[in-house]
Parts: sequence; C-alpha cells; structure tokens
Amino acid sequence: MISRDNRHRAIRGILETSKISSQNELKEKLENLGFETTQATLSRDLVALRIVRIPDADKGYVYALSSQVASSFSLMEDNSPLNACKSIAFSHNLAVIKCLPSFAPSVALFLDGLEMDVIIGTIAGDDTVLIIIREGVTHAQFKAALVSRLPELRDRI
Amino acid sequence: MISRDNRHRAIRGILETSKISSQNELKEKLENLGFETTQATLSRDLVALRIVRIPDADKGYVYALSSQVASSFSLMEDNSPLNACKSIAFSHNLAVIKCLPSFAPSVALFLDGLEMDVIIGTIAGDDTVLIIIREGVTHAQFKAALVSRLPELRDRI
DNA sequence: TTATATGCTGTATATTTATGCATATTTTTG
DNA sequence: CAAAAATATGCATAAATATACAGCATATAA
Repeated sequence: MISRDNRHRAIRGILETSKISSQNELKEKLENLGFETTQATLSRDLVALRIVRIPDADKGYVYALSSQVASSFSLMEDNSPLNACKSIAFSHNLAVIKCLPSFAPSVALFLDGLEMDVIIGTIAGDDTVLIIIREGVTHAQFKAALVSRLPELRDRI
Repeated sequence: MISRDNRHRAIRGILETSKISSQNELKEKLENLGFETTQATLSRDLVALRIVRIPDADKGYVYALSSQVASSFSLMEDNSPLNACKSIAFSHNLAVIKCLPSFAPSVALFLDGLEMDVIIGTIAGDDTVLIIIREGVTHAQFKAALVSRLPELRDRI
C-alpha cells in the first residue's frame, strides 16, 4: 500500500531528526505532516520498521532506528571517514562526493550506516561516491538532512 | 549497593543467553537464580542498564544489550544471490537494490544474465546494485517484469 | 462476474511498563 | 555510635503499548 509506505518513510524521517518518546507523540508529529492514523497502527509500524526503544537521559525512552543505536556512540571522531571528503556536487537526483584516493568505500559505508531516508543508495568507486537521492527531495533538503545527522559538516558543504 | 549490582549482572547475563520479551518473564528468570524482586524494580533496572527493546520475529519484542542490536538481524538462509537482497527502491530511471555486504556483484551478475529488455545496464558496488532502466518503462512495469522472471520475488518487492 | 484470499486499519480492550509515594536500606557525617 | 542524607524498593495505579476482532479494500482464481 502506497500510503503505508509513505507513512513508514515519514516515521523514519521523524525519528532521524527528533526525539520521540511515545507512540502518541509520534502520532501527533505525523498529523502535522498530514498523516492521519492511530496508536495501534503505529505500534505495528514500529515493529515492521524494526524501530528500537532506547533509554534516554532526557526523555526516559526514545524510539530510534537500529542504526542510530551504535552510531550515536562511536564514530564522529577525528578519524571519521568524512574528513576524507573533498567536495560534493549534484546532478538531478544524484550527489557525487569526491574523496581522497581509496577513501570512497569507507565514506559510502559510513553513509549507509546512517540509514538516511533521503538516500536510497550509494555506490563507491575509488575516490568517488555516488549517492542516489530519493525522488522529491531537493538538494537543499538533502544538505539539511545531512547536516542534521552530521553537524560537523555544517560549514563544509 | 551490592545486591543491586549483582542483580544487574544477572540481568545482563540472562539477556545475553536467552530471549526475554517482558519484564515479568525476566522477573521469573531472576527468581530461578535467587533474586527476589518486582516488575517496578526491573523497569528501573532496564533504564539504568540502557537495555534496548527490539522487535523480534519470534517473540514480538525482546530486550537486548545495546551491543547486541547490530547482530540481532538474522541473515538469509538459501544461497541464491536474491536472498542477499534486502530492499529495492526507485528514483526516476534508476532502481537501487540493497544487498548484504559484498553480495552486490553476484546479484548484478545474476541480473545481467537475465538479459531483460527493461534493463539497459547494472553497476554493482559492495552492497548496492544500481540498475538503469530503459526510458519509458514505469516502476510498476519494471517490477512486473522482474516478478515475471523471478516469481519468488513476488512478496519481497 | 462471483467467490476466496490477503493485507491494512481502527476500535476496544488486554497486557505491559512507568511512576508517585511511602517505607526500608545503605551511606555519610558528626 | 546516632542522626541525617541519599539511594533503592514495593505497592498501587497511571500511562503506554500490543493485539483480537471485524470491516474494508485489493488482488487472485474460477
């Protein structure tokens, strides 16, 4: 069902960018985006999407993509593969990241690990990463999503 | 507190070796080990230990140490390269198939072998196959063509 | 077409989990 | 040591989540 898939995408998007600590809170966020649904459906959606629930200092519990569990702890250090990125360019629904020689695979792996909703896939050569951007996402939206997950990129892209 | 620390250790041990899907179930396991406690205490323990709750095929939900999250995803059994495919998404004239790590080349080779008219080419990275779809072919037509060649994909795409 | 099957959803409700508060236990301080 | 402070716990219950069931929609088959 197309509307279910859209709702699932919206859920992933919401969880990527904000802390949600109950299904009713998620329900309200979805309503702001025009998705009318119920707590029961969200309970099922969270199972289908394999969303995990993590203890959180601020809010008691938060829902998160499974990829956010590990990555929110590790990485992000000085040795992040992102430091091997030299530039980013766009063409329609493609983004091309130029990296230092041989670094493209690790950059792509890192991006994949973010499980970002706006990215439907990446392919790495030796020094180039090709990112396929989801339909309907503008370059500006893509950059914003990237920065929201990786604040340290703010003044680099 | 000593007895609390011991109980925490016991909880970690139990979660490492068995699938627990409710706090009462955990309570019973602990009683077998001589730890008398209540659901309320366990609710607090799970927060303190940063235990996550993951959707699980068997039991609905299971509690797990955060270090177990990544490995909790069961892999595919058969050896057809198609079983290494996790998802397919579209963007205009591109289809992106996400695979298990390292499986993309064999999936792409397999697809090439089908010599499908709707596909004008494939490129494989490590875990991603990019399919370039012939102009004028809709996503629905492409899926239909794929399913007609590979019926076992029917409920997976 | 009709019949059957399958999947998604909301309602109502059962189950599970979190928490306010009072008490108990441990730790700290004098 | 006693008293005070901090921490942990259980009870009762509020809050949140999961699910049985029925209805609807769509697909499939005859």
